[in-house]
Amino acid sequence: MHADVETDEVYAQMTLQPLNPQEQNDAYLPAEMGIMSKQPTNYFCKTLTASDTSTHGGFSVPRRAAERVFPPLDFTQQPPAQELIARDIHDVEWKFRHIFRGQPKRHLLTTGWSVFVSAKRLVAGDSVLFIWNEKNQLWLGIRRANRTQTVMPSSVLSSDSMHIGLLAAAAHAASTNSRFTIFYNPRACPSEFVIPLSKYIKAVFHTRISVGMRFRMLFETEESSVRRYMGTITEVSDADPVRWASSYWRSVKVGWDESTAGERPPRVSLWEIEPLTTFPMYPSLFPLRVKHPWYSGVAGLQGVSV
Amino acid sequence: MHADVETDEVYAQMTLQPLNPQEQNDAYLPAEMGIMSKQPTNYFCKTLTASDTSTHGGFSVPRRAAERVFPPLDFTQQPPAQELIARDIHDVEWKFRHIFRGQPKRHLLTTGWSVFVSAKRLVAGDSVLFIWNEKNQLWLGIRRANRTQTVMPSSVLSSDSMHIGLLAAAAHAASTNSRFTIFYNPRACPSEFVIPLSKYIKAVFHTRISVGMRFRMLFETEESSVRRYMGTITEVSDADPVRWASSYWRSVKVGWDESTAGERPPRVSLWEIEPLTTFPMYPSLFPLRVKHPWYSGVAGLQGVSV
DNA sequence: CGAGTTTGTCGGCCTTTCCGACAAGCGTT
DNA sequence: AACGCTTGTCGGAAAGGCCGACAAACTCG
Repeated sequence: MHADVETDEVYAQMTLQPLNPQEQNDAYLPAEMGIMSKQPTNYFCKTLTASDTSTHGGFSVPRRAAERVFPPLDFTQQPPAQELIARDIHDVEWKFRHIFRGQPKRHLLTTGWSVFVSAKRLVAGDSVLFIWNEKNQLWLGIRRANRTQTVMPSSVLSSDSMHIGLLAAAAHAASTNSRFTIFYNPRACPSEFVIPLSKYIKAVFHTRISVGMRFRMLFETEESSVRRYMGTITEVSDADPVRWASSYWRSVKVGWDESTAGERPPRVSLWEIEPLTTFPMYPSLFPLRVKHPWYSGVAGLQGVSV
Repeated sequence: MHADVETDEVYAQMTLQPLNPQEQNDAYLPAEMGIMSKQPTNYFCKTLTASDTSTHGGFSVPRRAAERVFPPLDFTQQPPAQELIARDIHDVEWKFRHIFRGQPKRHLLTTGWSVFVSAKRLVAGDSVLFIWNEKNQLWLGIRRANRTQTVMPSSVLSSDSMHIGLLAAAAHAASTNSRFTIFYNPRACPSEFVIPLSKYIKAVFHTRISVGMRFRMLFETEESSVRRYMGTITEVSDADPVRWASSYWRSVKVGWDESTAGERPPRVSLWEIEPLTTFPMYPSLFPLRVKHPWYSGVAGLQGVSV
């Protein structure tokens, strides 16, 4: 993957290939499709343990991986340590203290690690990928584990896992066994392609949109918190009248209130916005009972790919 | 002050007015030149206490200031809290948890505050300024207290305090009784306009500059450390031959050595550079005795405005 | 299957940070 | 002077985070 991806080329090259359980347990990704005796020197991947993601400690770096991939430590220091700088897919810089200590000796990332874990909201089972790009910069990607289907409440999903899916793919290493097959171009549309069915239904049938309507929308900030931005709908049209003639999908163009709007997309998805209507959203015209037949009818599905 | 200051307009509008001791003790700056019954709603300033700067706790926000300036809290929450985002003069974003709690209730900035304090190296006695600009963004400035004259070694003065001096001035609020009267436009020239007289004299009379000469210059980095960059003088001319015909001020254009030069100005001040000359700077042609008549003659002045 | 290596988890300990208690300081009556 | 309101500082408690100890898990012969 070339760092200045601006076109759709990567989109066309993407291939997502499920791994079998044994492959999935292998922490090291094959450098080429199978044929490779030595481990590659330019990246490693590790699935995070409970200790790695706990606030109690740092990140335990697999020894061979650290020695292959990280810059060599100065062993005249006691203990040997250095600062690692890595950048994520958003070109945000992360700094880690890399130290070699303990009895027996082991490589650890300490200071800076917990900030990264909490910012990315990583949990045990997720993976991190350290990889050198052709510009000799250390990149840092994440891949979230298949979340157990316990609860995925109406929280904001992260698009990061998809971003890194792309990165790993370009490194000939992308793989996922998640239940949703995705097809994703983060530059073209940062919105999630996979949403809970209930959210979709609520948006399509309970949100009456029109030009001029005011709304709010949640955004993840870099710091993992969530912010609301307000805006006005400026245009509503069919996304693709030819191929999706009967689709409920509408192309919704909006204007953002604040001057920092450049960071936010000119189009949004219907299910992402929260209308700020002063009238009570047609309570009688659209009684709640319309909701339940739908839910029971498609109860087997828990998500819908749009 | 308009945030998109690119011209010299602000330079012309600036008026710095010393405050008497009583006014200085007043934490709130007058909004207009004296005539103003209500406090302005768009900014406040506070001198930091020992508790504010200790690692033990957060920042205690003066109640009236918080209620005037900060976005209103949602008092249905218990306790009421929100995230505040402010940007400093470098457009760096700082996030704070703003909470209203305790018995008696008070406004506090907790999470994020200590990071800010340590990043800016604030100590008790320094001031912070929260101010809304016309783009509806919250800005955050600092003004360092006059350090007790213990030691101000040959270190680089902080430009932050001057930046914020300008900001406050443009908000009709700048005031200082510091020993240097300043006259400052940070965009046109990020160099300090106020320098110790001795530094000025040394630069003008003891530094012989010429095109092609190599030099070093100190810069503050974001991380509070100081770095030396090297460069070459590419052009020397009178700053303004018409209005300052007899001035010793020279416009010195330079080229920087490293590829990160874009971050550094194309012009420098004579007194900021450190020539790398191999010959001993005309020691006999400009004997030191010329220095003392100057000093005694202007002994009442402790600084010089250029 | 046994010895050596690697690494996940833990207790100990110190620092950071959040919290309300308390009282000093200040303005108003 | 007394009162009420504001806010600076403190002790306590919880959380964060660095450390080596220990042992489970893994590797290799």
